[in-house]
Amino acid sequence: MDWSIQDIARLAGTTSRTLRHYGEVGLLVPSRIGSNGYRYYDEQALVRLQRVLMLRDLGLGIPTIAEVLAGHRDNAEALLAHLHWLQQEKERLDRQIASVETTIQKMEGGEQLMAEEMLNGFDHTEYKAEVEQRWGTKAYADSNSWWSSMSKADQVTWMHRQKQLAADWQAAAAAGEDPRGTAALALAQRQADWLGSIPGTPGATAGRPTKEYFVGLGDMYVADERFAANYGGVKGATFVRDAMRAYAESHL
Amino acid sequence: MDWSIQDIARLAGTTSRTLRHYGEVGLLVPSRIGSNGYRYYDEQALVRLQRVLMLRDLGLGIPTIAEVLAGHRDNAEALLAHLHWLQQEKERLDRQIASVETTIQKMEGGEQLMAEEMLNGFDHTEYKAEVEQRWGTKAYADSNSWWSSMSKADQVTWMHRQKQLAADWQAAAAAGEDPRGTAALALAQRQADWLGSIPGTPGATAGRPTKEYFVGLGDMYVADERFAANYGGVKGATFVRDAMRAYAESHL
DNA sequence: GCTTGACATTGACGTGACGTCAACGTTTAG
DNA sequence: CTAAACGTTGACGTCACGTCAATGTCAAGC
Repeated sequence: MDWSIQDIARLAGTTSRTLRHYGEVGLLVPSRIGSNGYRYYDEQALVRLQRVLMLRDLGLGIPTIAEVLAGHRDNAEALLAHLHWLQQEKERLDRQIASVETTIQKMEGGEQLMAEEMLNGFDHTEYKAEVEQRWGTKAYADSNSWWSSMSKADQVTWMHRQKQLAADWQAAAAAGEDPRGTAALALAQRQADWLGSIPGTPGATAGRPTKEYFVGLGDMYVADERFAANYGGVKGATFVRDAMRAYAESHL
Repeated sequence: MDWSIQDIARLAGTTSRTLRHYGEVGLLVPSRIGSNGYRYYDEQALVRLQRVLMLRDLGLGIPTIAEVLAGHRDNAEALLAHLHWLQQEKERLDRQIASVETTIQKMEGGEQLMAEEMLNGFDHTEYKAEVEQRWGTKAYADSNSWWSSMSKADQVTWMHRQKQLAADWQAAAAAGEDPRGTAALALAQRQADWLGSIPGTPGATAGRPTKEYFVGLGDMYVADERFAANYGGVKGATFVRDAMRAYAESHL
């Protein structure tokens, strides 16, 4: 008693293509092949097929199914291993779902600009890559975790201080102040205080940035237009850099 | 200011292969290509790459990422659709986990064994390989063909006898019986009768197993946790072994 | 015997996002 | 000058089939 490929496919609730595939990979070969090349399957094959489909529904892959059916592997063991993998996958999904949800929330809150452009990317925390390249991964991580751990309100307050400082810099530059004058020096002092309060800043443990870091930062403000933009373009940034350098020479 | 392919790869935390792939599919083309064919990327490309990786981490596919970045698709909409898909996947996983868990439970509880594993492989017929290795291919073949030739109803009846015997063993062990006591001896007698009625068992022609086989079987019950499980774990199996050994000494 | 429709075959491509050689040219540091 | 490091293109592999394409076979009705 045997059936054609379509017959068992329907009997077992699968497709003929799947059966051919199982034949190819040796998971379930036809019990007989006609002279015309047709595949025929008997009841043994049907039973095996049903087991295969059961295991497949449990999510096992073809190699695992083959092992289990061959008895080379304990059923319970295989299923436990598979269960473990399933649970890990679920955890991964949970994390991803959480990520996507918070991302959507941020966007819907209308604070997208706030959150994305301003809060999460200002000044030296804006460009993870550069910061890491210049001062190492740890510096970025420290600074980033510090920032992330702040409340939104604190972040906004902080942003205001930074914006105010940048505005004062611009004003001083526009007024034609002397980068080595007392006004500029005061601004540089504020800048140093500001930086020194950020964990991750080289020298932050001492409350103020290291001389090298401070000078290098000033150079970067000029060299990189994205940073320069914060201080009114290259011209403003140049003023800031010079002032910072002067301050560093005398106070760091 | 531009970087080589390895540079941005490291900066952004990905691989050069991925960047080439993004170039191929048009998701992120190099900002410049040298006369030597080298790919170079500038800051714009870096920013775009960082966005791509962000969206990728959220689980979006390349086509979706491309659409979002091209602005042809609303970010929130895309993320919501993706979220929906993620949740469906999670549900699917949950169902599969539940399936696998119940399957394992059934197997452990011995219920499913009735339908699938028990009828086709219980006790010493369950592990073809071991049986063949220990007592020869013929022993297995005999026992197996005998089992296969039984009607399903007879198999079920047989299974009940075996299950009952196993349960009685467990009860006796749990009750703290003496493995050399009369109760244990009676159980061992039933066990011997049971084995003796199975063709293929060494000594079966005499209606009872050989002493060596009987003792060896008891040892195996303890040594192999898969068999021990039939008698309530190693502790129960140890009781069974001791009782079988005592019986073998005096009656075989 | 012929047509028709259902069913069969093998072969090959597509899927998703890259990993991983292979074979070979280019840049850079010592 | 050489070796190491880095670059290129091209192509195959992944996983379990779905989906054509081109073609042969069977059963039934005329």
